[in-house]
Amino acid sequence: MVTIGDIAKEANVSKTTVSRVLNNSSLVDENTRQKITELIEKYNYVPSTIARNLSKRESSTIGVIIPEIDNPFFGEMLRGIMDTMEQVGLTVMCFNSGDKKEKDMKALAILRQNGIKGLIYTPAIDYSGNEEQSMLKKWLQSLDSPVVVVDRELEFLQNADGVFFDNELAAYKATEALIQSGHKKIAIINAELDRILARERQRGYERALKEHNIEVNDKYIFLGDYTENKAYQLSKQCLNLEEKPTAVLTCNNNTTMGFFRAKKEIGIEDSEIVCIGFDNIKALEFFDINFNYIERSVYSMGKKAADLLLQRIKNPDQPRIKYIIEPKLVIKHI
Amino acid sequence: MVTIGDIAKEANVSKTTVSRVLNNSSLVDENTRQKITELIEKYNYVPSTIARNLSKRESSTIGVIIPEIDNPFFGEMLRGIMDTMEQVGLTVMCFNSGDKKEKDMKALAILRQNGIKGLIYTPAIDYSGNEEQSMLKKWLQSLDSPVVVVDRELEFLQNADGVFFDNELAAYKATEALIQSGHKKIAIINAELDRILARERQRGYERALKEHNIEVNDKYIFLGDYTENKAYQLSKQCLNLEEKPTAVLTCNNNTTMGFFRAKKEIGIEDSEIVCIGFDNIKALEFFDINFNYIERSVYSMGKKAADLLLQRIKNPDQPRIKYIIEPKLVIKHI
DNA sequence: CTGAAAGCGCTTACAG
DNA sequence: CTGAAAGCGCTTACAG
Repeated sequence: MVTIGDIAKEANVSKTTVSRVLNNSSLVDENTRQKITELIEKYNYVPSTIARNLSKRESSTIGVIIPEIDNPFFGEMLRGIMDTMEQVGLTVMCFNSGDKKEKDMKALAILRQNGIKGLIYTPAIDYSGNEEQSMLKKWLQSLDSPVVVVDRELEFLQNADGVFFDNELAAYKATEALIQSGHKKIAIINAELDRILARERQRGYERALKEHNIEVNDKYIFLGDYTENKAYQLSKQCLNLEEKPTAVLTCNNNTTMGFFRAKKEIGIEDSEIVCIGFDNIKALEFFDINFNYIERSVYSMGKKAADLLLQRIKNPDQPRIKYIIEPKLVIKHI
Repeated sequence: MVTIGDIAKEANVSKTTVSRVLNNSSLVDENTRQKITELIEKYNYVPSTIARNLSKRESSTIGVIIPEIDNPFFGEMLRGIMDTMEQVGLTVMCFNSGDKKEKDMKALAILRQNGIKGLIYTPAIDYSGNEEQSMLKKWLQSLDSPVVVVDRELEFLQNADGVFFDNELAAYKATEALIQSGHKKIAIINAELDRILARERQRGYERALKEHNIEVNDKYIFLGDYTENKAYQLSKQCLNLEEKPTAVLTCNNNTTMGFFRAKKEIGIEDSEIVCIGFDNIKALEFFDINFNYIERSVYSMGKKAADLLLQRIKNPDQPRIKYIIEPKLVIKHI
């Protein structure tokens, strides 16, 4: 491996001078610059980012922790992040937590040791306990670099920038649309309400019902954990009710899948029940399937998160920014 | 930020000694170890991986370049990679090429500057030109670390380890299954044959036809580029043929989507035409849709690729390993 | 058991 | 315009 020293020696100059041409300093003689450039070409030399960063006390990598790398939702988000990071020459160190908080912590530890410039973070789901919360907080602080939280808000972390979705409004709009087209028995398959996400969605659902004088009926409320399996079980319960709902709100894409799985298994006709889901499931577009959804550009969420992080890095003292994405309803069969 | 020097000073020992306890060296007095450990705790000190790596002339990160981060296919692969890398304490620097070879090159350049320990690489699709090929080869070599190629073989790169899929066999089996259930007019929606992937799949398809004495009919062969859009256009042509095929082989998941889009748009009944696709599309499982697929565990492909890379790093001189994943047919409606 | 010194591959005042 | 020297935060012979 050829280093700056090798080039310097061969060119009969100091490392300082080579460093200058590497960094496009103007104060180097045109002839020596020429000579050095040629040698760099000749040996196909590139400076070590590691060494440079260490010397400059800088970092050129940002960390990303997401819960499900193989969920296209997060894939798109990641694409948004990568696209903007690439533009500014930053490199992405990526971790998949699998929704396990232990993995979150582990990733945080490694990221810290790598001295990242900043973090984009979608937390694992289970930070309900006080102890875990303060632990996470401690880890995040010890990172000593800015973090922007995406999609899943942490109520005990009110000092970080964030990009979130207007879950309350989304659930409200969806429920309202169902009501307006005549539905009264509307179920919701959500997650346990210790998560902000779930709470907000629940709130929107209930508010819409109340405002239209429809009783909020516990038997139509199903709280799982946003996994397909749990949603499948709950959906079976839901679809086996004496008095079946005529519509259902599925609160994330895994939940939607679980719902459809149950529906197929029980053998319920597609026309019998209307579904509105959080987030589109692309493959379903190409079929006449009774599926409506709440749309949001996850790609933009990723981009926005990256932008926020860059802003924060540039200007550490700016007031906290919380960016809220607006929902859009896509209604096809209702 | 607290460094090894700070700890050393506070403990009245040398950096060497601190380094020793950091690295669990046995030759340090129990008392001083105790003292140092306490200080490390107290200051919540962690050593800088960057500095350590520079000093040891090592690297703890591997690079990954994939073409479509938001395609669940690659998401799963990435999960496989990350899972095993995490176990061995390696960190993943990830790039999304968007199937653009310029981005491949750019990523390669950055990876090189970061002195990665190894690379797992699924090339962008368009390395057909000689010039591009030798350029890529040069870049890969200048990386000066092992690379394992995944899913898309590069014929001009026969010295790298790889994890591939038995595309020929998969297409053969699928076509054969169709023939055996009575189909004779079988279309294929593939990609241009300058790609190995496409060529292999084409070969399997044609071989099955020939072995069963069915004419290979050009009008049933459609070569696109594995994007949904192109596949959609080709599918329209296909489905508008005078003499429609009764079955079709769609050669990747995007292609399958394009096919179904066209089918819906033209208004062809689900029962009119049988489809076998490369790779499952999960959401379709939950509906009675006329879809069969060729299954492979992409997660395992990722894991396998990671394993190969680790092996190669440990033992640079072992003979080249090429691992071939076997296809499995999942037939539901045929 | 411990430490001084040199080194990893860079950059950056500082002096000339 | 150029370079010697010190430094970034670590590790590693080497000597004691």
